[in-house]
Amino acid sequence: MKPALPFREAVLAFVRRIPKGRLASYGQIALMAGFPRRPRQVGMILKGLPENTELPWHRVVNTHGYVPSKGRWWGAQVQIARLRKEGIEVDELGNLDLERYRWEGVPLKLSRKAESIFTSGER
DNA sequence: ATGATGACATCTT
DNA sequence: AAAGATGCCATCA
Repeated sequence: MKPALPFREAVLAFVRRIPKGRLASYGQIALMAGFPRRPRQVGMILKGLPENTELPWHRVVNTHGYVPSKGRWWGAQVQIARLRKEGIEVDELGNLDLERYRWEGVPLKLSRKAESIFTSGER
């Protein structure tokens, strides 16, 4: 069996912190977890979550403001339903108003230039 | 080890 | 604004 990596733990911890009725992007989560270049891995972690998880994974969308793959993904409909349950308006394609519901207090996204600052540890 | 894949993001047309 | 191409990197075959 593989040991639980800190990356995974950090991601899960942040996802759990997303306030109800708010949204965060994959890139945002990866960034806050300390890995600005790994939004896709965030998705992989969420994919591996158990069905009965307490984590609000449905509050994680992409920066374009819609549910991943516009509903082509097998669980997109589930995610959309759960978002609506929290009072977030979402259409059948998974489109939503990210600016309206985004998680307050954290940057929405990061430019490449700003990323280099993060990775190099300089300022 | 190499190549393909993916619940993404950013850049260029 | 919308669509295609490129970049990233862990997981899988």
